[in-house]
Amino acid sequence: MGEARTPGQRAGLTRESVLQAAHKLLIERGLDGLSMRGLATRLGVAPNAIYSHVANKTALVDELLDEVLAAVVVPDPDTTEANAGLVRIMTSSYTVLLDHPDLVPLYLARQGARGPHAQRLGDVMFALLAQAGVTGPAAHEARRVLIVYTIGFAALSTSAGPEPSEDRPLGSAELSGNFASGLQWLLTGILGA
Amino acid sequence: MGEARTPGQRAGLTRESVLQAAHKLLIERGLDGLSMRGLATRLGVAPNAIYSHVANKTALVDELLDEVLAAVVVPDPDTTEANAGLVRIMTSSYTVLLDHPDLVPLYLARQGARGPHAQRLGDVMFALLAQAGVTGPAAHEARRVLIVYTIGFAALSTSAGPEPSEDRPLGSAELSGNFASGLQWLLTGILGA
DNA sequence: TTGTTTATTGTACAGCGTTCAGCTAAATTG
DNA sequence: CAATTTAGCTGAACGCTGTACAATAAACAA
Repeated sequence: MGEARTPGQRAGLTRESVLQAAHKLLIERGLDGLSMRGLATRLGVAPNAIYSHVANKTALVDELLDEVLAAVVVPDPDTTEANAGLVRIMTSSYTVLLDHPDLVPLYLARQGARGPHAQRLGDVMFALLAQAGVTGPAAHEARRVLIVYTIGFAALSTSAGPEPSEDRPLGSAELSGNFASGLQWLLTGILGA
Repeated sequence: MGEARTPGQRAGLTRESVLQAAHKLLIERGLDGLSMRGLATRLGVAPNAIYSHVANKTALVDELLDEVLAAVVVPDPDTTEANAGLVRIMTSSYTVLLDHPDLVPLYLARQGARGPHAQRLGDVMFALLAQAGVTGPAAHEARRVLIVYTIGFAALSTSAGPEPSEDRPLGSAELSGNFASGLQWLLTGILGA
């Protein structure tokens, strides 16, 4: 650990290494544990060094949010039937979101990430809807509803629910079932019975 | 303004006056503008004086969240038909949430507030569902879905949507329509066609 | 009146995100 | 290859945050 750097010497950071370290830190310490200073320490670097690779903390988190969405499994809209495809994509999104509980409130606060991966998901959803004959404003409406529902449900699932003692802690299997039910109701309404 | 207080002298704060000032500050300055120090300044008091009336900032915000829900109009479950009643209560909730955009992400992060007003809403929803024959686990499931959908949609509505340039900024009337559509789909699924 | 509880202040701590100036290694240019 | 520019990094600092601790004075109880 005797690697004391003096001004001018480089640490070899990349945008990628910064994002990756931030991702790990987020998983280990949660959102509250993700500070620029903590990240800098983790990287063995002065706090402000990060600003050479990322504009600010907000931008960093934004990219993190989009990066997580890379794990969502996206069906091919040409070979998949609309209802089934949408169930798959939303369920996969839901699962991925559950893997990152601390991020979920952020998705909602920023309303769903804006990066390339989010774009990809949106495009596929759009294609699936079009395949089922849902286009134009109705498609936008439907997509919005599905996204909100999915993120929202993930938010509700990522901690003790609002009922403190009313019934048992409510296992994750049960929540997944709830999610699937509501999702199917929505899809039935969107695609027509 | 020459009212300099020395240690021991009282400012006459109450829990209510603190909460009320916090509420006003929140409306005027948004969530970022609501700091313990700013609130103290507003109250003409040292920052730590607030801690005599509220445990900490988290507790303060929690009570604020619940207080806002007091404005939700709740129909009488005995004289209101289930579908109509649920539409009314969810729409009113949605409207109230839209009046407090900065709070909405917090509702999601904390998953819907836990205070007495939230309890009241939950009870009425439960009664309406029961009236339509939805009871037991199905009722919990339905209520959860409706709450998530409503808060989630409010989150989506309280700022520029995820589509940057794709179409026009999407007016609030349009969003309300979207909300109503999705809500009706959910209710149809919940209550049966 | 005396004693106890409680609201308030002053002070302080540890942490945060971020900016600025300086240094120097690396990249670019001639 | 040498000169010059660019860019990654450090050190220091600013202003902000929530909150704990000890001292003080007002309110209340006996």
